[in-house]
Amino acid sequence: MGGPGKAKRGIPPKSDFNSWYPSIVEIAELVDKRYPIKGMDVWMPYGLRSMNLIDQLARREMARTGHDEFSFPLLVPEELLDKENRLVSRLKAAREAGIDPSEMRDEEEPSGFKKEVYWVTHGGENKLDAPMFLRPTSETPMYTMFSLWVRSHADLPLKTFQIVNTFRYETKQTRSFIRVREIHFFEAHTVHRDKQGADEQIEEDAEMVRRILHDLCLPSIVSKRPVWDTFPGAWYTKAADVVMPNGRTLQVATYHHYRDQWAEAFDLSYEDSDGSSKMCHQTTFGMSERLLGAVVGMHGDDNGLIMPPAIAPYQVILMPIAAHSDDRVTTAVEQISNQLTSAGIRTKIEDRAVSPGVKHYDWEIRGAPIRVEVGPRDISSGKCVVTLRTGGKSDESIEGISHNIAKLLDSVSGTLRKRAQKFYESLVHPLPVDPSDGRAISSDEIEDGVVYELAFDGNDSDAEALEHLTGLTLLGECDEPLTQEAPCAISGKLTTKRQHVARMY
RNA sequence: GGGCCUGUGGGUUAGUCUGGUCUAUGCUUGUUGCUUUGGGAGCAAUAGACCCUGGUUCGAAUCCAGGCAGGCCCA
Repeated sequence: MGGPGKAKRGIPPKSDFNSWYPSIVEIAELVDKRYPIKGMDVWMPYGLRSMNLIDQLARREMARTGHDEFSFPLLVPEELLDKENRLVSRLKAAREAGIDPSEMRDEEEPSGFKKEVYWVTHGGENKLDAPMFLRPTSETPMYTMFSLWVRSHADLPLKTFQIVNTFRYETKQTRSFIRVREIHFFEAHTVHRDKQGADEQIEEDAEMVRRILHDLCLPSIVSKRPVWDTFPGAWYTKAADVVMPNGRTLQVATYHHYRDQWAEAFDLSYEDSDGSSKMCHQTTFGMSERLLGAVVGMHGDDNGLIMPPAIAPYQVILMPIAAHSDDRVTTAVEQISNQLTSAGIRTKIEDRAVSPGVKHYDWEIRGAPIRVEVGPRDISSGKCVVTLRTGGKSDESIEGISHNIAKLLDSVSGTLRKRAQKFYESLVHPLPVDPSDGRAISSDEIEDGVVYELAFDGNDSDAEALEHLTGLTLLGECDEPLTQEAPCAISGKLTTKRQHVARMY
């Protein structure tokens, strides 16, 4: 029953993104959301495989750039949070007052961190004298140890990372992968002799983000966050944002330059070659399962997910056809599977006792890039039927198939990149401005579901005016400047600073 | 932070307003058997639910209160 246009398993159309997204993550068996804690989903095997492959991309980059993997404890004693809070409020106060942090005195200003963490207050039935919390991120535990490990310039640079779960007590609405309470977190932390070392690290981080997003076939906006949106304690923060189909931006990677601001709070100093004691400079680089959320949102369609080959749990689904009526089918399928597997292609033989149509639909929903049918007719002709998830079907010769499949996987990646780029361009528009002076005009022209690009070179109050006018949030100064000067949308002064305003997740 | 809404088998849904053959409906899914395999096959049998606690009542899925869980909107 029903033609190819029929709704599959109740998947809403992707044009209704706010319904499509939560449905597809469950229907495609990435997660099961029925676990009775908000924001804590069960990772299903298919979703987890995909996430593990994303982690492998991160590990590949870490290995390439000489970072070592660690694993730090989940619990942090309260006193360390106090240390961090003092630092954060001191920097915050300094920023607000516009004066140098070293001239600030410590104050009892709670910075709100405590509200966002889960607390461990009891051991068995005993109330703990020293309460502990679940890490929301690992600066505090890591830097505590770094200060023990780093003694001389020979210990530097120290380049570390870990992939662990972190916890945040979210009160806002949660969404699978996008806003969760138990976060699958990648964090790299580095320690350097001086600012230059940290500067270079930031460049390296940027390059790693580019490479990973290329593998995931995701275009992004990389920008320097405005001061008020900078990570607590950081000198500055840069972030990569992916634009989701509903026009909201999703921050998928961040890297922070700390300069030596954290080093003071954690007594992170070293003895330099000239015998003097110096403060370390630090950076961090973070990513999470939001990468998977971005992949789901960007590439999926009305029929389900489309997995980029780099992170597809199964790049090829091999479907035996009519195996019961012809013994040669099973043998041929196994041979093809071995051939593909030894060529490094992730292959799954789909031999469930269901009709071929069901198999096609199921793997379409889960977004396997390539499906291969092998039946008696193919074996006789030495060919098989290859279907691409991005569209198109062809006969390929079984002989030397792995070479052709590898090429087809590349073409799927290429198609996804092209589509994603087009999609991105359709979602990012120039901000409507008055043609006479280039300044932003009234908010009547602001459309829902659009990211606006503009020239902006203003101070905090200009930014506030801009956000108020548009009802959107400023992402920050984009890494790619405008090719020619344009008047700032608020202040009117000429600038090449390219910025974006959007609704952010 | 403020406001609104909703909880019925694994999923979805009827019933709730107006309490009473509700012994809770349909679809889907699961299981078993027969059958079937180049884009969602068919037949038969079978399994499975009123979020929790308390209250009102002769009687509660239905009304009330609280809890828990989930969703939505606004700052």
